Parts: sequence; C-alpha cells; structure tokens
Amino acid sequence: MLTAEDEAALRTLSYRTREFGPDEDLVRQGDTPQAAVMVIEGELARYQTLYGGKRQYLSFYLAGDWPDAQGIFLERLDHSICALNDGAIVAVFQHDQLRGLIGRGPPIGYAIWRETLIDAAILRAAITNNSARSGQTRMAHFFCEIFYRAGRARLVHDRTTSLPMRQSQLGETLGMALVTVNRTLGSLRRTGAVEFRDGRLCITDWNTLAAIAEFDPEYLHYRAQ
Amino acid sequence: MLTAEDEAALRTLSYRTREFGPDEDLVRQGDTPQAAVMVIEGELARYQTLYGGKRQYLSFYLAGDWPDAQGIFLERLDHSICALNDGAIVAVFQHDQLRGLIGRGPPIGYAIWRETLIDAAILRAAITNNSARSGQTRMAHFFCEIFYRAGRARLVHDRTTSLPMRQSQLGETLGMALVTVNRTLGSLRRTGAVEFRDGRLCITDWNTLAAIAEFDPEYLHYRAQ
DNA sequence: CGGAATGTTGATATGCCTCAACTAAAGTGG
DNA sequence: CCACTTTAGTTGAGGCATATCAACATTCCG
Repeated sequence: MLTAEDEAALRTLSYRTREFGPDEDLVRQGDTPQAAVMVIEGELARYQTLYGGKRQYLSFYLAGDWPDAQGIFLERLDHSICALNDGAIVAVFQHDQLRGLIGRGPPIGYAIWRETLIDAAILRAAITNNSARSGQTRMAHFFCEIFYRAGRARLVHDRTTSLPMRQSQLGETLGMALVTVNRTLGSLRRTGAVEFRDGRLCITDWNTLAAIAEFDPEYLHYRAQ
Repeated sequence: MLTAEDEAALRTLSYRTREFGPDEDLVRQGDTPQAAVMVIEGELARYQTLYGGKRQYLSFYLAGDWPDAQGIFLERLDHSICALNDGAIVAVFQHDQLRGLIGRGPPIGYAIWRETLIDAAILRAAITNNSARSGQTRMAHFFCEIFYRAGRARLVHDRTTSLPMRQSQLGETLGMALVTVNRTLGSLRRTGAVEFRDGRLCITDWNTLAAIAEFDPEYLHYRAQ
C-alpha cells in the first residue's frame, strides 16, 4: 500500500505492463531477474519446488502488492512466482531504475522496504499457521488473511472475493493432502461462516470464522484506514 | 554479514551492549521497540505466542545477525525475541540513529535491507520445511541450516556448534510433539550422521545428513567465501 | 462422444499426538 | 549431607487425525 507520493515517484519511471495466464510463471527458482513487478490486476502466488517436484505455495499477492521486491537486492531467486488467474496484469520496473529512485531519496525506498517487511510478517504468520494449528483453524486463518487483505485492496464485493485456486493448491499451501482439504472445506462450510467454490471465497459470518481462525490482523501492519 | 565498510559506519553510532540469560525476552509481541540489535555472542530465537499460550519458534540468530531490523520500519512487533543461552550479548542501536545513517547514504542501508531479505528467505525455507517434509527430513534440514550458518560465522569447531535448545523447543520449531522429537532424534542419531545433545549439535557426516535433509544452501544467499 | 481436470466420498493404513511411567542429573533446603 | 523437587530426556501403549488408495460424479472441451 503505497502513498500517493510514492506512486507519483514510480510514475516518473518508464515501466511496461505484462499479462499472464493461470499457472504461468513470471519468474522461476534459480533465475536472476533484472526487474521487479507490482500487481495491477489478478492474483499471483509464490512457491518453492522440492526434490521430486512437490510444490509448496508460500504466499499470495493481490493488486498493489510487490511479490518480488526482494530481487532488488538478492541475486538468485529461491522460489518461483506464477499467476493464479487468467488475465493477471503486472507493472514491470527495471531493478536499476528502482535502485536509482531509491538512491535519490528515502520516501519511496522506505515504502518498498516496508512492503518487503510486511511480506516477511506474512511469512512468519504462515509458519505459525502451518506448524502449530489444527487443519480447520489453519484453513480458516488462510481464508481470513486473504479476505482481510482483499478488503483493504477494495476487492471484496457481496462478502465475496476472488481466490482462483484449486483444492489441490490449497493443500500445497496449507500442507494438507487433497482429500483432507476437501473434508476440512466441508466442515468449514457446515459452520455456515464461509464458502469456497469455483475460485471464489465468500465469508458470510466473519466473526465466527475469525474466531475459528484465531485471526488477529495485527501482523499485516496496516495503518488505520 | 556486513562488510568492513558497513561496520565502520555502524561504529560511528553510539551503541550499548546488553546481556541476556536463557529464555529471557529482549522484546515481546505487541511491543513498539525504539532500538534494533545485532547479535555479538550467543544465540537468539524469534517466536510467536498463540491463543492458549502455545509457542511457535520462527527463526534463530547467531553472531552477526540482525534479529529485529524489521522494527526500523514496522511499528508493533508481531513476535517476541528471546535469548537461548546464558550470556547472550547484543549491540543495541537506536532506530532514529540507524534511520539517520541509512538516510545519509545507501551502502549501510542496502546492507541492512539485504539482511532483512535473507531473513525472509529463511522464513520461506521454514514454511516449506515444516509444511512439505517428513519429520526426519524436516529435522535434518533444520540442523543443516543452523550448522551451515554457524560455519559461515566461524562458530563450528570439531564438527560441532552450539545449539542451546531443549528437545521441547525443537518441537515448537518444527511443529512436532516432544515425544516425536525424541524419536526422530533417535532415528537421525542411528544414521551416524548427526548428534544433538546438551545444547550441542555435532555433524559427523555432512553429506549423508544433507542428503536426508534435501539441503541446498542457495536460499541463504551467501556470496562466495 | 471420449477424455481430462476437478471435486466428492468411502475404506484402509499409518504417522504422530497424547497419556503415562520411569531415569538421570541438577538444584534446594532442612 | 541427604531427602526432596524440578527439569530434561527416554520409552511404551493406545487412539486419533490425516495420508493414501480407490471409485465415482461433474463439468468442460476438443
């Protein structure tokens, strides 16, 4: 979430936009990218590939997010980034131009730094979520995070936001087998608080879901809206 | 891992050192610290506390690491940091002094930024480790990471490094019950590759352990030594 | 129409959690 | 000095949650 001033600074750079389709990679583990992107539309996901090809999703990016700002200062990528939906659009900024902008004055640099730090806070929450919570709580927490962030990005309409993932991907996010995802989803649905179907997440009873999830949005470090 | 130039810049600041004992908190979840620390000696750990008091360890810090640099730009802490051993010593830098230093010129700012990005890479690896790997592989990977980082910090002697944790804390790191930790530790010990006892980690057969762990140090983003 | 992708449900197997008992070492106080 | 307590580690037994295997439903697409 950049300020108007930050956005103005970015607009002084020449950038281009690119569009991606579902499961299409923007960058791959091992790459050394020369550009960083900001999400304009649609959703992206970060994942790692293990020996044997197994995939672990790490985090998800909505409009306004910077999924690979760490690449400005780290060389080789330790993960891949793919688009989740059809027509995901990103703005591409060359690293050297961003570095120049950052070097010329702090505000935009601090803002991007801050973005990478909130990204890390989301990673911390994911460790705790996947390591210390029950299946149901874990899934509820994931839904709460996505929904809360989508709300902040003004992407919630009719208590619903887009979450273009298959159940198998949900499993590769939360560290559960596909069958377990399906059953856990069923048990959450039966609470009447949440529905996830056809790539859409609908939360009908936020308080109940947040209670199941033990969700506290503090870690997202949003300022008062 | 800062350059000599970075260290010289830091020395222009007035800082003080503080010493902590085992399980003593440096900062707590919810705090708004005004200073950041660099580890001088001993080991620190980051952890989150869940509803009900359950604890999840997130990451560990050795000499030279910056465990709470994110606090320079994020207000409220989403986690706590404690010392693991007796006589853990840190250098304390006031945020406003660090911000001043960062604002005056990029090198040190970039270096600290980079530290926070490597920290995030370690968090990504932890998500994958705790979510997608078997108990044995997970524990082996954790040992490999600590040992590798300790090696880089010149803290390995006689194939052994200090890792002042109890088995219960290992469980709260890897998302396993204490009993499972004990048995997994036994099965690793029986491979003859590693021994963890009395707060000391001894790796006698690195290649075997790294193979069990599927360990690839790339994500630590070390430059050629 | 046939095939692929995704979701659903049942049955079985297994890894891990929980409970419990016990050992060893270290610290404490009478 | 020696009971007593506390802490950490170890081992066994049983049960539950989740992984795995399998069958089938539904939708979409060529």
